[in-house]
Amino acid sequence: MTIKMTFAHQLYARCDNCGVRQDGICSSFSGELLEKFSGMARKRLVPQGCTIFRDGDEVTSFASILSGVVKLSKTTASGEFHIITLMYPPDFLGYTFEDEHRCSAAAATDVELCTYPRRGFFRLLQESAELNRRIFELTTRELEFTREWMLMLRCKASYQRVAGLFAVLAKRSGLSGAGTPTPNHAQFILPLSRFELADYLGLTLETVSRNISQLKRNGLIELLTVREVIVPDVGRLLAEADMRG
Amino acid sequence: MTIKMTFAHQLYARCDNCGVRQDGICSSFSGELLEKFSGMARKRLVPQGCTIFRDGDEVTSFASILSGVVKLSKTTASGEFHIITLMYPPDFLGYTFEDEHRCSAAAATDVELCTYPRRGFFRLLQESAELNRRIFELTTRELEFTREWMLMLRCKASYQRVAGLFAVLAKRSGLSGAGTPTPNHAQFILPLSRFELADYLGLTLETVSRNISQLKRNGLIELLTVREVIVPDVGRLLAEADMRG
DNA sequence: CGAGTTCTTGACTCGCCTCAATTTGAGTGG
DNA sequence: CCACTCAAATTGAGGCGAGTCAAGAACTCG
Repeated sequence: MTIKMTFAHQLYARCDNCGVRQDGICSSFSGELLEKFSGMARKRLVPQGCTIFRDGDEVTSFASILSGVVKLSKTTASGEFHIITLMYPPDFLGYTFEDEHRCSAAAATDVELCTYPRRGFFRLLQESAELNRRIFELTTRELEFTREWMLMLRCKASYQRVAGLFAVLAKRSGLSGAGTPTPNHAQFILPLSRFELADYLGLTLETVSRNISQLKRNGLIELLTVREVIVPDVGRLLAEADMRG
Repeated sequence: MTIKMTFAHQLYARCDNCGVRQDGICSSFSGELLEKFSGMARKRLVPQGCTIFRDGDEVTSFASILSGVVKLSKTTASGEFHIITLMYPPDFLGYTFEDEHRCSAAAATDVELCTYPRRGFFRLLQESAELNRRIFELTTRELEFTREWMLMLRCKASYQRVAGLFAVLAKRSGLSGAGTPTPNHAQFILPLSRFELADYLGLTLETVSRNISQLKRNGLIELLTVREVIVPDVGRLLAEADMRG
């Protein structure tokens, strides 16, 4: 795997028509606080495949994801690279109490970030209890999600894992809104290759491929291309994976 | 599995000679804050096997673990009970933004808790940025740990998983101090049955048992009884599991 | 000491991994 | 536009490790 260097456009952030303004960490801000916040925030575009930060890098900034998908990964003791989790808007990127990042982040699709310099962010953190609460809440949610995923890896067979992952991806990539065939219809681009899917699921590339074919045969998914997926009924897919919504 | 009801002694907490005073959430407290804190804290003894709280219970209090081991568990969509994690002193128990607990907690050994009523704790949380920080830090650490565990479940074969778990348990249960055969020597009581070990590792009871026997044959562990373990060299055990310290 | 539970060990089966051969698709140059 | 190349994905054949089923041993408790 070739590692492309980060290429970033930097723009001033405009909070008023920001996509994550509803439920990002800044959702509760207003007045002076929002002013300060947007003053230090910078928009950054990261093309697909580019690294955002690496395990061990000094922490210089944090970021909210505005659009796109970010993959977090880590190198194990035995030297293998593994995906830890996928992050979607309005997730918060890179928070740590350490001076160095504890995992790597890369753009799985083209990504828009809203970045905040470390010092300024910490200063605001001291001023705003609400910001504290929000970021803590996101962390708690991430912990919940990781635990669920861990349970799934422990129990489920390969077919159910693949079905479960596709269902989760469908939901997070956004169910198609109104005016679609059925309310449970979804269509999305896979942010990961077969190899990465396999890694994330604790399976091999071949097993993943076989199970995708099986899902196709069972009419639970359709592939437009190898990366473009249609899920006619996300609920049915979840049921196939023995998962709750 | 029979569920025993909670049986609790309640005592006033004495912070001055508390075992987790060094690194618990209260570690930075002093003066008035410590006063307030210890005023609302109550010590509670929970015998082995007793439930501390259950998934779905209303959150009425939080707690620090003073001694013993607590197991957190969760019921999946398919109705199976699974262990999420083990918690040791000075871990913090039950924190959530919801009104209901999101998992169950039970005493894996006899447990001493330092409990705080929900309201009072939240009030203090608003007064003390440091308390906020500490509890957040513990949550972050828990997330890190869960991610590591997830990676391990994805990659390792059964033998390595068992070795890894024993190494972790040895470390957390405390390496024997000075005056022991070797600095890496550890001895501890397994807080889980074979069935629970298997669940936690995503294996079957039989596979766990076989691998424990194998570890014995390889001289990496000794069993005094089925639950009492001696690890002559924790480092060697970690190496066997391909894990870093 | 016996009854029940927990743990260990063995024999067999099955699902996932491994290795290998195609097939598909994207990018490039003639 | 098509032929070519290379990477990614699919499909197949076979082996092995962990699960399943079952019997026996060890520990717990009355």
